[in-house]
Amino acid sequence: MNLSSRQLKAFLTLVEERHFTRAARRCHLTQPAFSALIQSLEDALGVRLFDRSTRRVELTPEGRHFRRSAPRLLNDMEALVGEMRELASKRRGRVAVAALPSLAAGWLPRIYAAYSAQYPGVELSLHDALLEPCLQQVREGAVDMALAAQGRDMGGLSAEPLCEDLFYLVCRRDHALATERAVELKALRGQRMIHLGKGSSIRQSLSSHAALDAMQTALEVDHLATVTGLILAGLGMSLVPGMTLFHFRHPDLSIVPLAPGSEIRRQLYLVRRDNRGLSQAATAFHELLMRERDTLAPEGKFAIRETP
Amino acid sequence: MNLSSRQLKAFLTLVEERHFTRAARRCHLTQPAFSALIQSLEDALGVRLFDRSTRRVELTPEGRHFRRSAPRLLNDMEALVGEMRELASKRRGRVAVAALPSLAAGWLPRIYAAYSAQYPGVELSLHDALLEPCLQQVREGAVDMALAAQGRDMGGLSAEPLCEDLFYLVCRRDHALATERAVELKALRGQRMIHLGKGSSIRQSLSSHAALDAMQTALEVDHLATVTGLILAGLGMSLVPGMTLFHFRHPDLSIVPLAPGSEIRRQLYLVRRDNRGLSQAATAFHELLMRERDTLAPEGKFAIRETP
DNA sequence: CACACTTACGATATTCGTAAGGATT
DNA sequence: AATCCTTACGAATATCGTAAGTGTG
Repeated sequence: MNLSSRQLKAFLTLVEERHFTRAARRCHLTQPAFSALIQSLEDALGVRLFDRSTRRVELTPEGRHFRRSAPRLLNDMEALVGEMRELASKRRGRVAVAALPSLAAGWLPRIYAAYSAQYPGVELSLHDALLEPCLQQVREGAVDMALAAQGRDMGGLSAEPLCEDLFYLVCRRDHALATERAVELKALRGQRMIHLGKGSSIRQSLSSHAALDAMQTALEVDHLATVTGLILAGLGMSLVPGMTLFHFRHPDLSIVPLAPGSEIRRQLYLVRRDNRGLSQAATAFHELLMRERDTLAPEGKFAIRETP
Repeated sequence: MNLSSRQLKAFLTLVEERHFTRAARRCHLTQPAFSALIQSLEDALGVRLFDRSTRRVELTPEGRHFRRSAPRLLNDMEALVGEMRELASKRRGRVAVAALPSLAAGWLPRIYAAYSAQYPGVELSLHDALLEPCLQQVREGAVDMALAAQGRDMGGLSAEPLCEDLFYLVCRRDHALATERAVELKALRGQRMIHLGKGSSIRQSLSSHAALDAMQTALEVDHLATVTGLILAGLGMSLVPGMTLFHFRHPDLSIVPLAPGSEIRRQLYLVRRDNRGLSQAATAFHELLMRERDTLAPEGKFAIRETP
């Protein structure tokens, strides 16, 4: 047994036309070929659907019964094919991304804007979250990919390098270091540092640096915006990734690069589930991401440019 | 664009098995042929539905979307084909017949019983009505056929002879004619006759007989059962078709044939709409009817046998 | 006799199965 | 090395279009 959309369409065309030759034309077939198509349908169903003499073409009682269901069925088929084609052409679809707050706020919005312009029908969603929740969402399949650092357990995940993010010193303009062109890490000895809490991936990147031990951790907070306020209040200084610098553009703050040889960097990745394909829409997003990744914090310049 | 039930079935089988070779077996195909079938579906939709490596076969995101709709679609298709096949095999269907009251009460029930035994799934309906309503229902398509006499206007209808129905004299046992082997029409001169009303086809058959003018129409009623009562009450006698004789089987009534040369007969027909095919179920009914038509009142014997 | 559906038939396109190829574990 | 999907290719099948046949008004 087999039933095809062509047969249904031929049937319904013939019902409308009540005329094989005309219906055949509408189906882009010669009349005998069309005749055979109708016959194949009748054979498949085991019933004659049309009573035809050379002068009249009419539905049989069984044909009338078939006609009650056929239009809905054909419509369902065509709707489904249409939907799939829309997915294929990325005229519709859904891409869900998780990203660290720094990326979510700084670089990603530009990517989202570019993607939306090209594929206006695709639904985008963005989950800004700390490192582990980001990775967890990838594992659960709640998002197609995450833009994050590496986590403790990367089992079942694959990470594709996205960019390196250099750390900068942020201090108050009236601080002694504020006017330096670049600072050595050892110059930070004994300085009062303001850091993010342990859940933060920024803090995790810093933790691996031995040089940090020499500094004094004055305060631990959870949000970068708070860090700004604390520095301005004269409570200390902070080391933050280039990507977050737009938080610190303030007349009373200075941003000072770390001297060559003293760089601290964190590696950011695009994290996906192992062995799991992306949807068409997500693939296009991924490609855009990779194409644009050079615009992402080459020496933090992008981040600075971002807030003109 | 084309989409077939085979493709859908193959898709769903592969979703279940997650294994081309096994799925192919279940579809009675070799594995490469099955592979090609899946590819033809993917081509039709314009999207890859499965991510396949040699070790794993998994749905793509688009495949998962397709899978949400595919089962219902396939089910609808198979249900429709199944329904049509049931109609074809007469395991289901509907036959609607209109018949004159005499046929509806006497002969048809036996036919209905035989048909029901053979096609228990087919719904039967019987409309007993006078001649014109019978024909009207055929015209309207409310019934597949009617068992009736010819009407005044038979336009758009085709009548197939069913049987001849001889008229009999019914009188009270104590009447002078009651003991005759057969009566001449002229013997009825001046007798008080009880007839059916003008809507009745029996009356219409009689009306065409000149001999009737010589008789005295004592009473006109609408139901044969009433005729019985009137005759028993000694109010007259009646001429009725053989097919209705079962109404008159009564110890105090006599049924007397009309003498050769004096016969009155009415012709009964199977009436259908012109140029309109019958459903499979109705065709089977029609065939049964024609096969059994010889059991219908050959000289009225059936009607008499009917009430043993 | 003209129109319209079916049948006949050769050509083309699809689909099938067998066998070989290539990738993954 | 074993498994399993894909590709290759000749054969069987289906489908198409042209042309002839048939029936109806």
